[in-house]
Amino acid sequence: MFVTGHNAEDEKEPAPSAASIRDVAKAAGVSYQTVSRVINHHPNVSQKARDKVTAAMAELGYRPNRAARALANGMDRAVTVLTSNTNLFGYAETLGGIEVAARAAGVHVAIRVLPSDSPEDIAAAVDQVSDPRSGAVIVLAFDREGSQALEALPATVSWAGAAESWLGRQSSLAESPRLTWYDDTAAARTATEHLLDLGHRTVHHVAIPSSSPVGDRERGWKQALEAAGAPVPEVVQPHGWSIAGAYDAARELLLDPDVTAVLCGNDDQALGVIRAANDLGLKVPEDVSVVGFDDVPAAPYFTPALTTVRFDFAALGRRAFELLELGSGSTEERAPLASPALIVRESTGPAPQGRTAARTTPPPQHLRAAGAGAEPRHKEDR
Amino acid sequence: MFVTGHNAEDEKEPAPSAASIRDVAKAAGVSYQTVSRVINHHPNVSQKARDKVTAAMAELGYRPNRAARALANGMDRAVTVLTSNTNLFGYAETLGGIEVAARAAGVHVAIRVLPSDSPEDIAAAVDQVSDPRSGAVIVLAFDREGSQALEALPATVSWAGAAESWLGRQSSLAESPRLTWYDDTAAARTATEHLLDLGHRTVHHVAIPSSSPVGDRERGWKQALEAAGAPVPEVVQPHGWSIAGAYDAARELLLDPDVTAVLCGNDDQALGVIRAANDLGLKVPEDVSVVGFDDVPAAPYFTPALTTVRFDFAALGRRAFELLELGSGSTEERAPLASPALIVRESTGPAPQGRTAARTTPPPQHLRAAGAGAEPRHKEDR
DNA sequence: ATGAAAGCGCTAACAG
DNA sequence: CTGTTAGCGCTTTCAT
Repeated sequence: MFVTGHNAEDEKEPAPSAASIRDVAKAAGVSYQTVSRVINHHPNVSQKARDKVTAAMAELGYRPNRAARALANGMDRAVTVLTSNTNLFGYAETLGGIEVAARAAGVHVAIRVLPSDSPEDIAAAVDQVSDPRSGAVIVLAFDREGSQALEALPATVSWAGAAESWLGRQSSLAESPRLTWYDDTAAARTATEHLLDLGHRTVHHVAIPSSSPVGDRERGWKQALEAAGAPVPEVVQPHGWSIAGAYDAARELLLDPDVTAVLCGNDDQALGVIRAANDLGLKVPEDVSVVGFDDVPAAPYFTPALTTVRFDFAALGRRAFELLELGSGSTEERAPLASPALIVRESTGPAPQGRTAARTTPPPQHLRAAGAGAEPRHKEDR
Repeated sequence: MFVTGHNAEDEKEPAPSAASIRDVAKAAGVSYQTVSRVINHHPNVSQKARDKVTAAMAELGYRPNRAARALANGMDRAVTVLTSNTNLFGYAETLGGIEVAARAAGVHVAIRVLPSDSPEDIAAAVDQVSDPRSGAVIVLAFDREGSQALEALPATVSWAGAAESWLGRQSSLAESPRLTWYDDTAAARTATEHLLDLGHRTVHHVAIPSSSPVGDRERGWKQALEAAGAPVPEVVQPHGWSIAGAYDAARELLLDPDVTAVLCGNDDQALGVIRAANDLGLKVPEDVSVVGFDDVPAAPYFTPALTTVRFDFAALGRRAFELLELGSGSTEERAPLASPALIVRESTGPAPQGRTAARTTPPPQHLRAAGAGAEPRHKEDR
């Protein structure tokens, strides 16, 4: 189990300097082009030659030089993921899915983050990945950064994207089957209907950032409300993804006794809303029902356990990779993505007869002063 | 805001096929070596030539070919991050820190995940990144997968690592200043002392996976207990990182009325323990105090808000990158890493006089059947 | 200060 | 089936 000391024997030689295709050829007693053929699985190589080459490669510890290969091919077998974020659940999970698929296909994966949606930052990132010779790119277009990068990508690079559904439906993009997405609108509709079915007069909505002025989840929520003839309250739009934003907004929102059901843009926000309810002396779900999106691993362990919509982001990532068609040529059958599923747990319940009035006590100490523990480390706003 | 349609004009030309150094040279009226010199910031170029070249590059949209460069240099300016995980907070955050530092230094970042700690998987991953020509590697050695990969890395590759502290203190590795870590042992000691100071007779420990048989956090916990003359209970070691594991283990553990304080290996586990306490009719912190590690963004919004130890993983990632010394040559001053800090919130309190007895009601429906919502999507065990 | 020439390791036409 | 001959785009001597 303990580290032994980094193969000190390796350091004796004057520098073995990596065996090349010619070294292998010499050792195998063939020309180096034959070695190349073996490496590239060309059909026209005798079994005997192939065996000799394989043996020589193993003996010399031959390792193809990616750079030389990319240079000669005019193309590297690599994909770089363009994303504004590496931490948020959906992003990290999608990245993980891409990596799994790429690894299986023998494709290298790189990552480039979009630090902001400023034109300069977008341009710099797009410029960096715009060289078709250095591989394909997958952009995570769940937000403004991503969709703007997508927009700015030159037509010369091979790309694919995981996006919000509105983007996928854009005519200009819909023509090329390079975008995957989940139907956020339908998912939000389902979640809203669940709340309405529970007898809530209407549902309020706390939104996450979106790549468009009106997010898909917001759209679905509104559709469900209108279909049911329920009033459509104003959307609560905290700045950014931070839980603090949702918490603060909810402390305002929940003062209104008419608010008995809140659909949140994601599970993090839902947590903030639940906590805000607690701090105002409101019980979830007795006084107010809360729904999230994503189904993060922690959701079943919240108090109360969160009712939420599950998305399989890893599958989304895998699909995005498939769209690149970097596979071994064969157009494999693509299993359809499973639809998002509403997972009903404890945070939603029947509409209260008369909702408890909110206690307007101040937030707990640890959430009060900025920097006193309210996630000062994290970039919260954009 | 809406996508306009992928620069259709770009597609008119028969294929501009990327300007090369020679095209630039021709346009600028110089030899192509001069262009190379400009690109590489060589001193011996007249200002006039430099200007012409710069202009030509801009006009032609010149973009250096990374592969050609890597081939000629025998080395790519890239770093690949070797990690078992992309989702867990500490990992994702460290990755983010590395990306930031690498981007600032103009270094590409790739990622390779270690799907398991099986010898084959470790070997395959190490083999993939072992070519010094394709850049440096940073391994996230917070667990067995990572530390084993570190161990298997050939001495020929340029590497650095973010690790647990025991690894950093290994003599064989300590000689080379390529490892960063936080003092997990001291942090755990502090957290345990906090609990002891609150009057708890002893502290129980639920552990996360570690890269060594005895994790650093476990070690620190034990040290604090022994220093205080408190009994050292058996460590609870659920399999893997899953919250479910911690939850299940805690439902067992908390049956014992002597358990009044639990130090958890990370915040996720702490959430599971809190939920288990709830489900057993125990109040946190009145009946049992709970401490986590990491300070995830959600921690302040748990109910109760979590007392935990904050680590700046992004800084750890940045530091790991610095250790590669890929910077512009100058050995910049390295700011010391801030020490982990205990953040006291609501989940810890004075030891109870007599602890409530646990109600042995069954777990809530949504946590009962596997696949019924208890994070069936995620690889929980290893 | 600048140009000419060689070669990094590999693939891809070509010949045989 | 296998070997020969050219480059891919760039950096690095070496001249000038």
